[in-house]
Amino acid sequence: MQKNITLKLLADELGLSISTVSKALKDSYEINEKTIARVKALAKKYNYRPNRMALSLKSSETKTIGVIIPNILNYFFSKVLLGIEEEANKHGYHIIICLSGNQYQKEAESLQLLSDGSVDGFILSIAKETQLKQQNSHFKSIIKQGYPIVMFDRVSNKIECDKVIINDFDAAYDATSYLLNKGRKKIALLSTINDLNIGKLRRDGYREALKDNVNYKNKELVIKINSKTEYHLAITSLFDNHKDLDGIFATDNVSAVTALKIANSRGLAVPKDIAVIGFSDDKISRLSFPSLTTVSQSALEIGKSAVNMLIARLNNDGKPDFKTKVIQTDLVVREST
Amino acid sequence: MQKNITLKLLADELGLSISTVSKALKDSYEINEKTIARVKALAKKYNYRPNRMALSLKSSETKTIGVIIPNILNYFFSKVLLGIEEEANKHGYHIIICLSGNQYQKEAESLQLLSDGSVDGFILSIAKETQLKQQNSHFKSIIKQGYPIVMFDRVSNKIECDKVIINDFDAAYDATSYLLNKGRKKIALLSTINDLNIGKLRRDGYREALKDNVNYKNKELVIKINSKTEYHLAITSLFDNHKDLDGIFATDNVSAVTALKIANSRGLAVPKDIAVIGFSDDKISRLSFPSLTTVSQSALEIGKSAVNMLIARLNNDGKPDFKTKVIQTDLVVREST
DNA sequence: GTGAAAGCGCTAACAC
DNA sequence: GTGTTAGCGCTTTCAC
Repeated sequence: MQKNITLKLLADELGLSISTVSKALKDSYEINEKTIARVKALAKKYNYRPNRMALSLKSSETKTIGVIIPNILNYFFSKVLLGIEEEANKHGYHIIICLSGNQYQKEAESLQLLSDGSVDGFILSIAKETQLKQQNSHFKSIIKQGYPIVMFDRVSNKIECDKVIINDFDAAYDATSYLLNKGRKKIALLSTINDLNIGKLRRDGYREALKDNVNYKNKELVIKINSKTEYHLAITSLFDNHKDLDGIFATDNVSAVTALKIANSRGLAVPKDIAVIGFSDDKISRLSFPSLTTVSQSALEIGKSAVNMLIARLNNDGKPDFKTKVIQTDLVVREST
Repeated sequence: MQKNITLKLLADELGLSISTVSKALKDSYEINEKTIARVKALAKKYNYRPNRMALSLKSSETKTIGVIIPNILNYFFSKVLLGIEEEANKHGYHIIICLSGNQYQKEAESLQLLSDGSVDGFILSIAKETQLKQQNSHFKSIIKQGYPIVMFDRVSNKIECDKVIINDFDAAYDATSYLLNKGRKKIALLSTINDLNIGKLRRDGYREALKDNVNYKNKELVIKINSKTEYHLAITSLFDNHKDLDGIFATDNVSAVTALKIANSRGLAVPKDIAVIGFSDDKISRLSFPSLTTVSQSALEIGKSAVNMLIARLNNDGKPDFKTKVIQTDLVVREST
């Protein structure tokens, strides 16, 4: 029932001073080998490990990373988190996690709460509301306090910090081109993140691909979906209004799969009558009927890169040579195209 | 660029002593009101907040909960985590998260690492490998060190601690009975967690329901699926070998949705020809074609309950009146039944 | 009404 | 080769 084995306890039992014990545990050259052996034996017996709070206080290093993500129920963010956790552990860091719920308020609070010496730095993806409101003073304030930030996926170009992103424009361009090369004549874009920077980039990629294809005669067809309740309705009316629709590119997977469902229930053959491409890593893409072709984001790698950039920054400190790392995406072709 | 605003800094600037400043910030009755006002004004100006490590060291309370979950890509665990995070924040706690990856080794390491004064206690769900190997010394050791543990979902009856579980047996019994009451004549159980305690309970519930139904003539039909690669193969041969199969109850959702896919591709009508019920909260259940009837686990509530039990234990300390809270499940009926 | 001092557990410079 | 001491930032008891 011993909670705290301290150096003092060991020292008392061994009849040594605290500092001798401390040095012995570190194999200091100053200490007699026999003493070292005695100390280590007792430490092992009691499973002694130095109190982390004392260590942190002393060194002003917490070896802890604060991670703030918008939504843990989103598979992409879960997978980035997995990457972060693995890489952080590998380097001896813990992670404290906060969920912003896509709300500015919670995001700002989390930053505020953790900037009391709880963490060495932050890895985060910006909340939707924060991007809509173009808020960024809370980020600037944290950075000014000396906490490094690495942003991933949903980043802001108004903030000077390290970033990890994917090539959203290129990914959308390539996905759309893939449909075009398959001879699709009328391709709609389902955009559920139209207000986010990454949503804009994906939309622009779609547009550019259409423009660059000389054989494509139809106009762009962008369906903006803002609320979860709208998915079914919006896509249903898309199908109703465009009987000649033969391709869909979605900026997320939920709307893509919803499109599949609606196609199925209308007796449309996928991909013969209509081809569908989604966006993001997801379990759904393999389980949908038919399985969904998607743009894969390499979420694990995003997480790992973010950790490595943060740790590099922590060890480097000072020079503000902020970098933006671009992770390549892949088009994973499955049955829906 | 100031990282550390300390009491000392404030004291120096105000020409007061550290202890006076400390007391003033706490509205101590000992301190003159004007002094309090002056101190608070400066503290606010500098956005002073007490260093958490110093606080923790002093009070030996970290206000941090260690959370160890088997797999963050599992929607159920993500949702429990969401519940934990919300409730913990509400009570002023942070959460440090470790992912065991269902491996004993990583689970034990995480416990070991965090039991150096990093957290006040643990919330965890046991790794699959740990349950298979019947390991529990690492839990006992942590508890002996004075760290309270709350286990949820995948718990062990060999460990004395607080627990939050669902009524797995009843849930499976009810789901199976639902199929029976719909007149299903041949119902298979898809079990992907056959070796876990909860898997056994769900299997027993299925068995008991069949036994209790006098009209049911067929034998039980339990398909054990151990590896992710087997899902498709195992379910395909189930369909091949039992042409009269008209009901499926799965202990998870991935196998249930895979069954739906296979039914779809064989031109079987769901639920007319075959009805399917899955298990667990999941995004998939709404997006599958057709949408999947499932046993919902109230993951959020599990998370919240776990936090509240842990905090109660931390404030109570001592008396070992360990409780097991059972969260009720619901059968959420969708299109697949 | 304010300040000095001890101590939480640890490290490290500096005695001896 | 071992011990003393100061100090990380804070709270709190005890003096003045």
